[in-house]
Amino acid sequence: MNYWLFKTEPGCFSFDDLKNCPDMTEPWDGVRNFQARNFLRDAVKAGDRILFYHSNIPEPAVVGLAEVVRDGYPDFTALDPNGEHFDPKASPSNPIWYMVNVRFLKQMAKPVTLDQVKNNPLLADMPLVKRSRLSIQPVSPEQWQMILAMAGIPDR
DNA sequence: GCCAACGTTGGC
DNA sequence: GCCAACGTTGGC
Repeated sequence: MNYWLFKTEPGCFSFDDLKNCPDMTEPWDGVRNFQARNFLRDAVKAGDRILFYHSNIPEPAVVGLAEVVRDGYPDFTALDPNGEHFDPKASPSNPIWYMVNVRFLKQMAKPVTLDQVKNNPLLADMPLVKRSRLSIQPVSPEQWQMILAMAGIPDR
C-alpha cells in the first residue's frame, strides 16, 4: 500500500464535496499535468491512502484522509468538447489523461496547515514544502505517520 | 491581485 | 533538441 497527497482548490472541489457525494466516492478527474498523470496511470492503486490537501486559500492545509478505490483508468472528461477539461489531442484509443476513484475516509478535527508542515524539519523532503505545484504527490510512510500525529489521529 | 516558479508549446 | 514565449499554479 502506498501513500499520496492530492491537492485541490476547495472552491472547485472540496473535502466536504467528497463527503457529500453518493457513496462518498468520486472520480478524481481533470488532472492535466504529465507527472501527476504518470502517478495516476501507473502507481496509484486501490487501497492506497490519500492526504486530502486544500490549496489556493488563506490557510492551505491537509484537511482529511481518503482512500483510492479504483486503479487508474482513462479520464474521459478530456474527450468532452463542452467540458472544462477538454483536450483536443485526447481520443478513445489514446486517452492521454487518467483518473482514479477516491472515497472519503476521515475528516481531521484539526487540519494540518502548510505552515505547520513547513516548520517540521522531518517533513522538509515533502514535494509540498519544496513548493512544487505537483497536484499528485507521493508520501512516505514516515511522512504519513507524522502528518497523522500532527492532526491528533491515532495511528492504527 | 501579484508574481515567482515552473510546466508546456512551438519556431527554428 | 534548444530555448524563448507563454500559460498556470498557488502562496502570500
